[in-house]
Amino acid sequence: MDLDERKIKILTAVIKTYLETGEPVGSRTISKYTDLKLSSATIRNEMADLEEMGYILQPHTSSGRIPTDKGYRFYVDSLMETKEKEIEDMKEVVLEKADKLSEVLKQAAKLLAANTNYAAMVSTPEIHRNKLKFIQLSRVDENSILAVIVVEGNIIKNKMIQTEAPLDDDTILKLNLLLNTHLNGLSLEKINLGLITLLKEKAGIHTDVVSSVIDAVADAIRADENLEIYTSGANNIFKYPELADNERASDIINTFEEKKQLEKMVTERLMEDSAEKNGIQVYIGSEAPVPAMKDCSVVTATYELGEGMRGTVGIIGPKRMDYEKVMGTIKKLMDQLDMIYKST
Amino acid sequence: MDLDERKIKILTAVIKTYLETGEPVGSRTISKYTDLKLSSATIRNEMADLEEMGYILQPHTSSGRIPTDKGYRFYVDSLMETKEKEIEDMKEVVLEKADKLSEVLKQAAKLLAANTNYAAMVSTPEIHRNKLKFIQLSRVDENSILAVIVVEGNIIKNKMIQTEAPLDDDTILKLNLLLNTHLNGLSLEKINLGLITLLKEKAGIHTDVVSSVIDAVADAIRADENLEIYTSGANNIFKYPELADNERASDIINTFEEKKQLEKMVTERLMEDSAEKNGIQVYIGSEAPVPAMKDCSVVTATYELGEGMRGTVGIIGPKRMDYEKVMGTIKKLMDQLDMIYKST
DNA sequence: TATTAGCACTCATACTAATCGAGTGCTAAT
DNA sequence: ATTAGCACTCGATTAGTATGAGTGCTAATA
Repeated sequence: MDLDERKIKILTAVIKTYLETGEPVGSRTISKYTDLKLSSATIRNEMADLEEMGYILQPHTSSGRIPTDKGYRFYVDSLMETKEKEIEDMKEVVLEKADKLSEVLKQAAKLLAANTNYAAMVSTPEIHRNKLKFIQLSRVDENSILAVIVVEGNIIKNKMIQTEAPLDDDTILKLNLLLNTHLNGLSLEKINLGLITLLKEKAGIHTDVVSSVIDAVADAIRADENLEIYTSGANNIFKYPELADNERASDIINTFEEKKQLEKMVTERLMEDSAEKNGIQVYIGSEAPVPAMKDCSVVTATYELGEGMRGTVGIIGPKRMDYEKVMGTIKKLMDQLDMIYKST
Repeated sequence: MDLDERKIKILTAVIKTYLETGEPVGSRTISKYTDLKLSSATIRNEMADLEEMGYILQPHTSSGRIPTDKGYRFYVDSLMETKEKEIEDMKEVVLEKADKLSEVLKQAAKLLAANTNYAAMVSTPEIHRNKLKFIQLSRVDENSILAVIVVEGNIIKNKMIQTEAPLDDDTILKLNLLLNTHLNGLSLEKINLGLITLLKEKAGIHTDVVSSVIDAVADAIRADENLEIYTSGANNIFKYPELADNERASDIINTFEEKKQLEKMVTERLMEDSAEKNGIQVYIGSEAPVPAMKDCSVVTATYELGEGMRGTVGIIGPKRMDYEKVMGTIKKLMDQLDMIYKST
């Protein structure tokens, strides 16, 4: 049995009406509201076939059909192929420029949630080609010096270092020079044990300071340590009865709050060859790497702020989410993020 | 009618059993499970009185009684007077020391939630006596310089400043000197318009840089800008049926995610003369300044990390939360936070 | 041969009525 | 002042009965 033209038409009709209503859809509905001039009986036969093929199912004998994950998958894939429709109703204001990136991203999450009525997440960008740009030590008070570390992409990291005895200005100057001449422009891989020992040697009695600084550098460059995920609209899930029962809701909320799980989605996403259409990826139900999302669909996309700074945005909603709208909205947001970046 | 000894005994008995069971409690239960040797009929009469006085109520005619907000309030207040009981079952490990304060606080929230089975929040400390300690400008690349600002309590703020033309080392040195000599040790109030104009004048052609720096300083010192609230265990509310219906849960979750509302609780808390017993404050139902919490109780406490750095921790749960345990747990956490601070 | 009308069947949902029982308020006895 | 006793209330549970949307199958039809 194959998926001929007519079956496809019926399948998409089933899915589309289900997306709208959230109720199982019956043969009569399809026969009435499609351009196919077929009686409900014929539709019924076709639907039986579609069920056998695994695209739709009946919640119970003698009810209408709802899409299976396979059905959704088919729908989404065919959606990807059609040229993108424009989404007009996204509020136009959108992202105000804020001087802190984190503010922009928080706002982006809020915006996505508000526009789609689903839950949204936005991860901070992961720095890829992260070379050390600049180190500076300065004395703040008697026994503490401040290390400021800047890596490519202007990510800044501060670390307070306590010293046994106060360091005089001259020593600090020397250490600054030492660190900068040896470390600037290096990526994490290049800073190996040999180099570290060399530095420590050269630092003489101040090896402890040097190793503290190097710790901080490692910290700054290691991307996963700095990964933050901003979320918004978690409570939107209550708008969808199929997610709003206690157990499911609790799981989802928990995942949202704990972030650790969300990170999985984000990082898995970044691993792939993101040669996907538009860089948009859809996980339906258990396709997602997070078990708590088994009754949801997750749409993610990777944004890029240049210089290899890539992060992820995502929408989490019920399987019967409005995929077209979500994809459109995400695409719009991407443009906005692009703009923000370029105007800096 | 006054609240005599016996009424008090009955009232606390009602409340205690209700806290345990979550079900309306009837006269027979009380007569059986208290040391009062009274028949259910007598208890009934007393309960009628207590209802009239507003301490308890019946969800419907001919059901047991549950405490009103006034009842809870009475219970909590009398609890405050009794000497604090030790809570033993708080897991002993508790806070590991982390080098970032934010990590410690996140952990604290998680711990509170895990130990109490309620939702928890922890705010970052607000700096009170916040004087400027140290400013440093350094060139990072051609057209950008980095301003690092340290205020008392070692709060660090970074700001990238774009310059029209590259600044040479000498100018940066001069600006550094200028800013430090004029601003160090000053609190926000002292940095007035006169001083700012003076600085700008002295900066000559580099007024724009100076004003950027001053903006950043203002940012760093203004406490509310830096206020963060970490939450944990929001999904715990699903464990209490009276909070777990869609509407309520949605509201609470939303409040938790949006943070803006939580800030209200936190800041209101800090305003008061915190001469409360143990610095612990209990909001029952609509006593809380946040409408979404009207079916919850909120227990907050202010912690202090020395040097006037004060933040708030809070527990949010159903009105019938185990107040004793919660207060004990919070107190234990306070001790931990204290320790952490002192061992730094 | 593909389509459709017709019909018996299924099953979630809604509604009704009956029953149960925990708990009350009140009265009269102790 | 306390208590035993009793009629009463009202949510919760259960069972029984419709309702109706929707199905699968068969036989008639184009």
